[in-house]
Order: sequence, then structure tokens, then C-alpha cells
Amino acid sequence: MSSSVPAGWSRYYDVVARIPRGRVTTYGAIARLAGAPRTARHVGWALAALHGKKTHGIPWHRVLGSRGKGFAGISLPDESGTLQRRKLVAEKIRFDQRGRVLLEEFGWTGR
DNA sequence: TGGATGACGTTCT
DNA sequence: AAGAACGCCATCC
Repeated sequence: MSSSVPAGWSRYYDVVARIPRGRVTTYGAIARLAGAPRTARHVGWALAALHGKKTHGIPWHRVLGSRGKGFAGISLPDESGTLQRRKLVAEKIRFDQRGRVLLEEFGWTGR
């Protein structure tokens, strides 16, 4: 169907699907693992396309934006961001008072 | 075809 | 240290 997402996006989904529970990663890292180090934004579109879909099995909530070296934070706007944080907390992910996650502890680098 | 867009990232001020 | 601006690159109109 033409309503389906672009073929290349499957590569991003494959990487996101490999993120273990209780771990998070960044858009840039996913793009890098997918073989496109300069396409961090595209990862966001791919995940945005999943929003509203049925149970796709993609843990989109484990994807955060780089909030500086070694840290990550939710880049989504209001409601979606709150929902994402809620899901992460449910997976024992800890946020500091600045709303960021320590990648050294919860970060996933493709392993 | 060209120009604007965006769930980002890095660098500069 | 915190905030703003620029750069990237496929997709949309």
C-alpha cells in the first residue's frame, strides 16, 4: 500500500526492536547502527509513523534525544513525552531532576 | 523540479 | 552552564 512507510525505514525499526527492556538509546545511535550516521532525524519520522498504529512491537519509547555527552532526554512534545517517560519509568529507567537519563547506566550501544 | 519540513545533533555565543 | 543557530538528508506538497 502506498500508505505504508518507505522501505528504508524498516532498517530503523529493526534496530529499535533490538533495544533490550530497561535500556534506552538515542536517534543518532540508531541511525548509526542502521548504517546512516547522518540521518538521526529520519529515525524520528519512522517512529512517528508508528504512533497511532496497532501493536507493532517496536519499543519506540526507548528512543531518546541526545541531551549532551553521555546523557539523553525525551524530545517528544507534551503528551507523547509524558507517555514515553511513564513507559520508561515502568521499565525502571531513572530520570534526574533535569529530566535526563544517564546513558552510561541505561544506554544501549547496539549490544 | 524546487522549496519547506522535521520524535536530531553538534558547534558557537 | 544554558540557549540559539546552523547543518544533514529523506520525505512531503
